Amino acid sequence: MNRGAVRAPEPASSLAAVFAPVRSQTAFEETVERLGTAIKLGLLPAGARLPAERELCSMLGIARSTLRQALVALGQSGHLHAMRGRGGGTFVADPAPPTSPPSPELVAHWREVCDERMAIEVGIAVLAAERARPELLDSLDALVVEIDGLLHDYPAQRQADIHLHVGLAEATGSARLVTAMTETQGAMSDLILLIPHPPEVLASSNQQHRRLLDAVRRHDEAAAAREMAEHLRGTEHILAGFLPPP
Amino acid sequence: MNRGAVRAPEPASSLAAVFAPVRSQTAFEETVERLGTAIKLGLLPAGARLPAERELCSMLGIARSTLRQALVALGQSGHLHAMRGRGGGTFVADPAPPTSPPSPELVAHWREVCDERMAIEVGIAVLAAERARPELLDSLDALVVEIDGLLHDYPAQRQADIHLHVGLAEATGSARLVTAMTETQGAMSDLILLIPHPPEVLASSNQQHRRLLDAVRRHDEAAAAREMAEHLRGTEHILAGFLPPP
DNA sequence: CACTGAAGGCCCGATGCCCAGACCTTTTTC
DNA sequence: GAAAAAGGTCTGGGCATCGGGCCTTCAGTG
Repeated sequence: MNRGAVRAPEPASSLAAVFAPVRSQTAFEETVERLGTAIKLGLLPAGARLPAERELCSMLGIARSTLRQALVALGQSGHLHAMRGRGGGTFVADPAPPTSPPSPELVAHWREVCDERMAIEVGIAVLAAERARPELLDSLDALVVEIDGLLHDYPAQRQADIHLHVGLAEATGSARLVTAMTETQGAMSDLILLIPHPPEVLASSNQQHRRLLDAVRRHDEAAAAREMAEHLRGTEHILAGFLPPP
Repeated sequence: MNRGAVRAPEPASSLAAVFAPVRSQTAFEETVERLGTAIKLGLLPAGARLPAERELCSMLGIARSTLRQALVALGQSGHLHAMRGRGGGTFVADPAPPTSPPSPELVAHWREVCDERMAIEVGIAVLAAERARPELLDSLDALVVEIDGLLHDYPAQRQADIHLHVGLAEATGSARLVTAMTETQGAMSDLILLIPHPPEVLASSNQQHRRLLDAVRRHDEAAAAREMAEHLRGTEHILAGFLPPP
């Protein structure tokens, strides 16, 4: 009988990926993460009303009691509040609760998070350059103009920035990429809160947005990839100054 | 009280991503998927021996009984077989079991799968161009030469192709990207089995590998992104001829 | 003013996944 | 023949989740 590693052994790293711990998130955790991220990113704006619990739980494919656990958790952390009775519902807190500091393990692995974001965003830029429709790009251009007017209102500026990036993801037409984007943006924005954002930096970052959208409009994949990479590297360099080295 | 959507409403699509069903895979399912994919991709080559159950379950962070469910399932599908007694263990089946046809829903969403692969692989190409080390690139070059010699042995060629792409992912130094790669490659390879691969196509695909590695070696991100995008689009065009339109 | 409908709040039993561990059986090696 | 190393089996319990049913609150309506 044929025993042991009869073929060329794999490099240790790829097997490490195979045998890495399986992290099975519970439905409850995943729901808290999803809704919490959407709120923090402003996809669910302050004051917005969520679908009714009975409706939402069927949308999410979970039992109502599980959904309620998540809603209660987000209520206790101050992100949601509920109103009973007819015309009531669950609403996104307005104003938003004070932001909590990022978890230590997120800070410890910040480079990995940045890498993942780099990969996904660059990929999205290329796909968007292949197929973005002009009318969608027009609305993204409008966002760039809006950001220029918000250089001194950082929270609002950050929201618009996120909408711009998510909008580009939507331009690819792939729901899974939009989900991947929101996930990585959620992790990133906790980190981004840690660093200062002087108006000059924001302005130059927005110039990069302009060049990126230009490249996308020209269907120039290579330029779109380069602009996006440069844009994200800007944030990375600033983070590197404020966070521990790997 | 402040009710309803008081801010600008979101586009329907991004909220669809927020309220999409949560898919909480069980630990058992995730384990079957992980190991099954690693076997199908050849990361665990035929005849290879897995770590002992007691060791493997602690690596994966699951109970031994749960791991055994997965091993039994993979045994019944013919991918693994176990040998008892000292010096025994769990081995990858050699020869490999007959390949099963891809699931209908995978075929139905094949475009989304391709999009996700495109995004991740292009992102990896850019990151690799930024930081790949020459000695690793040398080993990838060797793989390209090897593939040129395997144009008439499709299964072996496919294995080497996968190793090349995974190797590039490893060059980024990000474990999460390697995992993302193996996941999407797992889905893709079920699709790729459906289509013919004449040697001329394989040869030209390998020329694209050459150009891609050249670009990476030159640290030319934009070219790497373009070459990778073109490379993957080749497969997509062939798939489009054999699979239903979206 | 009472009624009704729509919404959140609460509770309970059933189910199934998963864990932790003890113990058994087989096989090789010393 | 004993020890060691591996897979195979069993059990009990914890806990997340489901699936409902029922209660409470409150705006609107007749």
